Amino acid sequence: MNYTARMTPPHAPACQAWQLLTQLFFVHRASLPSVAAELDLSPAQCHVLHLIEPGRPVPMGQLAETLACDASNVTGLVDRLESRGLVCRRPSPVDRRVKVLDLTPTGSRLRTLLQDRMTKPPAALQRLSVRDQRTLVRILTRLLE
Amino acid sequence: MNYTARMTPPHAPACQAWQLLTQLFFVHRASLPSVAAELDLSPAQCHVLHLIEPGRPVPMGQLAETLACDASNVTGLVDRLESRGLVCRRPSPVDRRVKVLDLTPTGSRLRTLLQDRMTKPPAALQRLSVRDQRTLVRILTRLLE
DNA sequence: CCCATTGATTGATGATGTCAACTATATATG
DNA sequence: CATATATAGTTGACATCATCAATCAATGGG
Repeated sequence: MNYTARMTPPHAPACQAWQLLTQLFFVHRASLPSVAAELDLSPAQCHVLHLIEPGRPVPMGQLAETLACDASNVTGLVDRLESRGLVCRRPSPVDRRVKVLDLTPTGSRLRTLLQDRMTKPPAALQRLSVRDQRTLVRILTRLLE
Repeated sequence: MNYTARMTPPHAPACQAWQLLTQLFFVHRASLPSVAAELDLSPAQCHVLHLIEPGRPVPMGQLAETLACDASNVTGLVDRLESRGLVCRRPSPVDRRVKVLDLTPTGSRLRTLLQDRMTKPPAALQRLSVRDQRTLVRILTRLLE
């Protein structure tokens, strides 16, 4: 075995951990459509709603970047959300080319509902010991910061 | 404060942990399209490929259930994957109504590539101590079993 | 003042996803 | 056995998601 210091050994715990997270990701991905449907949203719309915090307007371009999708796609997504009265476009005072998005009161309420549904922990998680739950929180916090 | 035994206190570590996992989920979700594009796949096709282990044929109906989508959607997805020679439909010997899916050698190779890309841990994960990585593996394993 | 760049939109096109209707097979019931 | 009911997959119609190329307006540097 000839690993250099910069190579990650194939079975390093980091790889294994990420593999498990990927597993979890696919499970979560499959559950999003039904959660979304209950709120009359599509998965993509949920993602947009998730990314706009009420009172913190987001430029459309930034949204496209975060979603890693084409700007024209954002136009369509926002068109539909706006026609349902969930978000509103406002011209940026700083740069008249950009439009910033904010949630309407209705959109804000729907976002809260969405967050509630999505952050309700699944049974498997609640079966873990509280000690393990706390440890998980600690590690994930460090991972996301 | 009036919690009954069946209610989860809003700040229970389980909730917090799931909230963090949801955060991670959205990040991961946004990165899937680019990973997929490199392999000339769509996110949905990645999900299908992920769910078919080589040599373990899966009935189409079961796939629809796991993906939590309509059966007709699976028809379309498999049509395109089959036309690219990645999967094959075979009639089930047990029940002539069902068709089982298996990966072709090409599909199997592509799946391996996909797994490799997706399980390459991000930098943030590798910055964790090995001790934390191991702990994460232990907890996630228990979570997924 | 030109001109290259940037932010958003439009139109064309293909993929994803749902629903209702249909075909073929399987199974239950009289 | 015969009929009825249920199930697995496909098809066609339709809305949404997503990309690309082209366009328009605003910005900012020579």
